[in-house]
Amino acid sequence: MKKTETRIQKKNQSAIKAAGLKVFSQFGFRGSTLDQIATESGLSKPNILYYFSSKEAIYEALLAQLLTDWLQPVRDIDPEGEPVEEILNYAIHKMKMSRLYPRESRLYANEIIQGAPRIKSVLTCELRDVVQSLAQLISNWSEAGLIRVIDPYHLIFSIWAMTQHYADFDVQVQAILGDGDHFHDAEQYLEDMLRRMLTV
Amino acid sequence: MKKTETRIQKKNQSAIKAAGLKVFSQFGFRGSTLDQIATESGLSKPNILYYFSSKEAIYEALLAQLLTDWLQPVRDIDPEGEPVEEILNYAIHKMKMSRLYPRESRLYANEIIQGAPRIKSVLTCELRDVVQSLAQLISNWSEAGLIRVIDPYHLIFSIWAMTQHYADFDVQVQAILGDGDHFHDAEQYLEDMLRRMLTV
DNA sequence: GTCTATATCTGGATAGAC
DNA sequence: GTCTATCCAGATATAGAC
Repeated sequence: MKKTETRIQKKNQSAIKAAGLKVFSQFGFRGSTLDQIATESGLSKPNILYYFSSKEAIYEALLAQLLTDWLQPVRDIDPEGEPVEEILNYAIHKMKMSRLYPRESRLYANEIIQGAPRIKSVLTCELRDVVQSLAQLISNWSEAGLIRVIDPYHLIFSIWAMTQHYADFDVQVQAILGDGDHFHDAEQYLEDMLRRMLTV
Repeated sequence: MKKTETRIQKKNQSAIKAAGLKVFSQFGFRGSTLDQIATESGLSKPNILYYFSSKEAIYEALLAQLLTDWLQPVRDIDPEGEPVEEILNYAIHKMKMSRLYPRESRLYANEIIQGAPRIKSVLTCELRDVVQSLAQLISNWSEAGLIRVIDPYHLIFSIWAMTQHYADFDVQVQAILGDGDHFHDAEQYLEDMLRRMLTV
């Protein structure tokens, strides 16, 4: 029986996190309520607090998961690979994540816009280190003449800004372009842009 | 005496809007409280509700003002001007607005991320029309051979994404680059990028 | 493990004195 | 015009039955 109980636990925890993601990504931490998460997950409010000690615990579990998934693709960039293709692959991967996981993107955006009160330490440690490594790699590629000389940090920011824009500002994009999937065109544009910026 | 009262009114309304901007831009509509706005503005809670009928009224006054300021620079683009310079001027102007009014940018970002419940109609009307006009203008420039052939919508989105990124994701930028004003470098990068994308 | 009921607190808005 | 006091809805979290 223990196995069955564990399966229920996993299932409910997943349901709570899925519901939390949906609600938090739309309203931010303070704007979200346990009632919403309860309704969304199909569980009762006390039952949610049986699995997570508090509203904040759900939120932080989501953020922790998010940051891991967020940083891995940056770490996966191969220093030995072909520079333009490595950067392009990363950018395209990031764009696909925006299409597939727009709520994760919005959850993160909400947290950052509000001053990142819960993950500021992660930003100034892990994120900073990972990005500095990547920036160094890009600089090396520049110096070796493999890509054009370019500010690596603002290059990275431009990739983030453009990819996340289509997830975070989705309603605005749809208001202008009409309903539908505009990620394909966005990806084309981004690829074109990066090739122009990177090729010598 | 009436004149003095009016001056007090203006002063208090301004104080409330300034405080509201500060609070709403950080916590979003639902995450903000009248108490915070009261503390921030130095007025009492009932006194705030003497000047604005509700919390929502403050928020909407801010958004309305914002959208006006937001769209004007797009309208100011001169169809008769030199295309590359016109687009560049717009982009640089937008970047300067991000530096000077980051809270306005974050207020808007919060609203859009949360699905734009209060301004969706404006997005699908005014914003849409203004952007379509600009896109048409850019297409004409492309066809006339004055700039490179480019997707006008995604060009516009890329300008928005990059300029607003430095306001909305300020804490992240500072976590990576360290404290300081990084708008100058960002502007340089953006200008370089646009010249590469636009020149034939 | 899951529910009903509830304690406790906070927030938006109002009443009424000054 | 501005304040104190207060109402009432809604929110987190807990108690305790099942």
